[in-house]
Amino acid sequence: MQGGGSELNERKKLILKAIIEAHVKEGEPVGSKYLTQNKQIALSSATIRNEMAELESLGYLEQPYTSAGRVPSESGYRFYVNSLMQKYRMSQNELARMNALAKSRLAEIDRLLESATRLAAGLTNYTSIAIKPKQSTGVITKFKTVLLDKHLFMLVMIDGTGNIKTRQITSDEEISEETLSRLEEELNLKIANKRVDEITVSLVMEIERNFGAGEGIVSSVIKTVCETLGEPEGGDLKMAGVNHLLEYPEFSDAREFKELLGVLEEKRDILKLVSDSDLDEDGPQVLIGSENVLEEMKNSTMVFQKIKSGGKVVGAIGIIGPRRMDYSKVISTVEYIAQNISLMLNSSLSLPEAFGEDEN
Amino acid sequence: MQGGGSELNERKKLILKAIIEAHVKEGEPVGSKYLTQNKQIALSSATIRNEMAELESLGYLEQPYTSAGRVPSESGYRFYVNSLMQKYRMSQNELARMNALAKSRLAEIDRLLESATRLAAGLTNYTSIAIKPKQSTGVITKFKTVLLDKHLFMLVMIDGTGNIKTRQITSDEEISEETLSRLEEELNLKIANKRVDEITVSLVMEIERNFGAGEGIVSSVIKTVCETLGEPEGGDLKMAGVNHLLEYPEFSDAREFKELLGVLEEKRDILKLVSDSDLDEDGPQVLIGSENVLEEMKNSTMVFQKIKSGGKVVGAIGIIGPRRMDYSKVISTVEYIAQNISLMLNSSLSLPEAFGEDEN
DNA sequence: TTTTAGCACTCAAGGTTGTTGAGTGCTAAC
DNA sequence: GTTAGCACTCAACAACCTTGAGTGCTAAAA
Repeated sequence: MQGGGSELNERKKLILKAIIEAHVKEGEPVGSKYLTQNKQIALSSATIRNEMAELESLGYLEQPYTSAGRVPSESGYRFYVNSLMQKYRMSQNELARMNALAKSRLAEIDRLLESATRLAAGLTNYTSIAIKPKQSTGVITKFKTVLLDKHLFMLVMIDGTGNIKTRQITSDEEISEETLSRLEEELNLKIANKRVDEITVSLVMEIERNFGAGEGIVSSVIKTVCETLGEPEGGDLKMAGVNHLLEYPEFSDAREFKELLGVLEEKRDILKLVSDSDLDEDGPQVLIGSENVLEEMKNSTMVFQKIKSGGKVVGAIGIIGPRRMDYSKVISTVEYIAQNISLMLNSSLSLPEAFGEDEN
Repeated sequence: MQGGGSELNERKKLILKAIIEAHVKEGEPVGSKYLTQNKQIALSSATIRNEMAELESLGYLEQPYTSAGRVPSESGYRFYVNSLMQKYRMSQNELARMNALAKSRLAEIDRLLESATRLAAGLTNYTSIAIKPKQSTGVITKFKTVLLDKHLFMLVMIDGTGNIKTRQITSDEEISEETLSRLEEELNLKIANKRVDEITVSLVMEIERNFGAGEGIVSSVIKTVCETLGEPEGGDLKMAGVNHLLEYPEFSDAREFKELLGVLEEKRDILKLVSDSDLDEDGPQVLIGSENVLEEMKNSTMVFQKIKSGGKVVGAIGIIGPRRMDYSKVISTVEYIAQNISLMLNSSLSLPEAFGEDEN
């Protein structure tokens, strides 16, 4: 609400920071007396109370009810994240686990993201998501085919961003290597680099004419291509560590948890949330409580960072947890993992020796 | 634990059936008085009490505490499933939704299973899982390669059961079409149809020697192949509708739910559970409570059915819910979906015209 | 002017107690 | 074999009290 919080003097900042960190740790409203234990704050409880009252009127703290302790408000967390928080220092153990991911040398973004989610969930004890957005180019630049069986072949589609999709297609007629390579050629000639709305019926008919026999295959293939191009909200979302959330009392209310889980399963909304976010922002992004547009997430925080490869956003990795979250640790973890993945992707295309020369 | 329950007379069966159905519907222990409302049972509450007492001593019913109503025991449910239950009749609406799946014409088992899980979860209001077991042959019968980029190619592996796996492999050296097809040839010659323990170092060295330049690629490829062959518990598990479970009071205890969720996320145990089950059993299989070996599932029921294609088990689809479950509906749904998928898979290999000749 | 001690006040949490009502088992009559 | 009647049990609920952490305010100390 209010500006950057520069109106706060050092003492208020110290107290606010202490309150937030205590609350994150204990999970309960923190009172003035509790803070007097903090060696950094050499004040009586009464003085602290006065400061807390002011912090509350400034909107950084809230009181669940008269004469309970104080709890950080959304703006409190926001101010903390923006100005007060110190970077979390990874432990040796944590760094080791991260490096194991880097050494795995997974080239495929999907499998890489899957490993990354598990890692993120394991390290932070929150739920982690990995997102692969719909490829944005909207065209397929190259087709490849692989004959798998007399009646089955695989269509490999590569788009401008290097995204690769495979689909298997069956045919009731027998397919020969020769037919298939003619089909491949035809596709690369006529369909490659076309947007879905440029694939007209007459174009398809032309291919079918050129192709002669087996129009059945052509129409199956075209249908598959169009489906792939136009996949409604494309993208893919993987999750890990959903069960971690149940450790936090915030989610002990089954109804609320169910709603959040519903959103996570639905995938669509989360994908939108992430892809709507600031495209140019390179670092970790933090959506606290109602900063998430989704009603169901108003009591949760989402921290995520986009993963870029060759200048394009190819994915994102994030953490979802209660508003009361160990921001310092989570943000560092997400940032570190995302950066590493970006690095791996970029280097695996051109200079894979950047990683440990030995596996295992 | 006693035998098939043939010692029960008709009246006991009627009462047991009524109790189970009432309990499934209401979710609460059912008392003798409640049952007198049932027109089929024209008895006084006292008589019903006597019968209930006998059913309890036979092990089919349980009393949560003195003078609450009765609740079906595990054997009670088991007897119900084996002998009392009538088949659920699908509504028009439900049949329509099933048919939509059949019309989607998804050839790939993965995508088909994913759609099927969502459907099953939606129809039953429980959590649904789809399982693709580790391919059992343990060998790859055919390799294919597709060049995707100067430094990137795709390795397609087909195993005996028609299972197809793709992996992308990068190389720091440039790859030509020609090198790649030589690699493919070499793989099909030397590695195809070999078990993972038959791929010896000397064999690999031989390939590298034959292959001349670019040994880097060979070793990456072999590593990938071995990984694929030896994937610890292979298999894949998809879930849908996890949030449905939270609607049932059985899962309002967060701790217990967390454990179940943990098992579901772990995947490994569930895969084992299903693959350990009776291989020859073609119909739906029902594991009630502690019939599941997993401790975490002792309060849940799992209903699943294997999906066969060409005589082999290629997957399974199942439902997980509380022990108090609408068995009739769930079993029918699982059975129907599994049968349909089997049908689709078998027909799409040979006679795809079995399905509606028109899409949409 | 700032800080602190003291005090009255508030209110959630948790314990105790009593009431209610659904349900049972047993017995005696039908 | 079935039923009505009755005494008994026990979870669920509500009413009540106690406790204690925490507050705001005021007046005195620094």
